[in-house]
Amino acid sequence: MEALIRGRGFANQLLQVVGGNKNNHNNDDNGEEVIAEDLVRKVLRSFNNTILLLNGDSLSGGGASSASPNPKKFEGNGTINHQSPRYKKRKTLSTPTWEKESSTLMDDGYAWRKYGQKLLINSNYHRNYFRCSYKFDEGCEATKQVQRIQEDPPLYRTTYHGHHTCKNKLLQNYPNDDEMILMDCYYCDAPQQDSCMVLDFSSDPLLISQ
DNA sequence: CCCATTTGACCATG
DNA sequence: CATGGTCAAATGGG
Repeated sequence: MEALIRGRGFANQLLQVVGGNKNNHNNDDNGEEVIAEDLVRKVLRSFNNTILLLNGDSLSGGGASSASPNPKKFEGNGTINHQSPRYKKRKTLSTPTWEKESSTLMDDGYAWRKYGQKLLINSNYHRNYFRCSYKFDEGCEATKQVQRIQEDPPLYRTTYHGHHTCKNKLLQNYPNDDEMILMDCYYCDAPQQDSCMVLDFSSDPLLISQ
């Protein structure tokens, strides 16, 4: 998995070298460069799809069977006492640190652990809740939510809350910060701290059409 | 056996 | 009270 992420980072760098910037004039001279750029984008897409599969896309998994015909009651042993309150208190959820939209679910380099999934009222898709894997080990309070918001052009919105205070192992494998920045969003040059809103994929060659 | 995900129940908030 | 967010037992994979 880490090798895949590394490969994607290299593909991103290659895309920049070949001509990932959009302000290229397509005169006939650089026809080969256009072909090379297209190939690099295909490689990049393969990386992203593979990483997406390995991550396990629960969004596309059992979405259709959301209506469970038999909502079985809690079938634990009957001797459970709920005397201890499950919630101490709840702090109001802070405003999102940042959010982005993308057509594929990309690994952001952090270790997340899913702790919930909710079908919202006016949405056809589930919202998935993640917390940092090192929440209890290192007290890292970072949180993110991932929700599909479109089907035909697949579009996901990822909302981050808080910031990581943990020492992430994947990040430690990338002492060069530039590589991580390229991994964060390959549609634009926005680093992770900035917001990257990609709204129009109609002309994007990376758009997955299956 | 260990750990992450699944999933309905539970809770806080407006 | 309705809704979104979180808990935790059950589940499943390695």
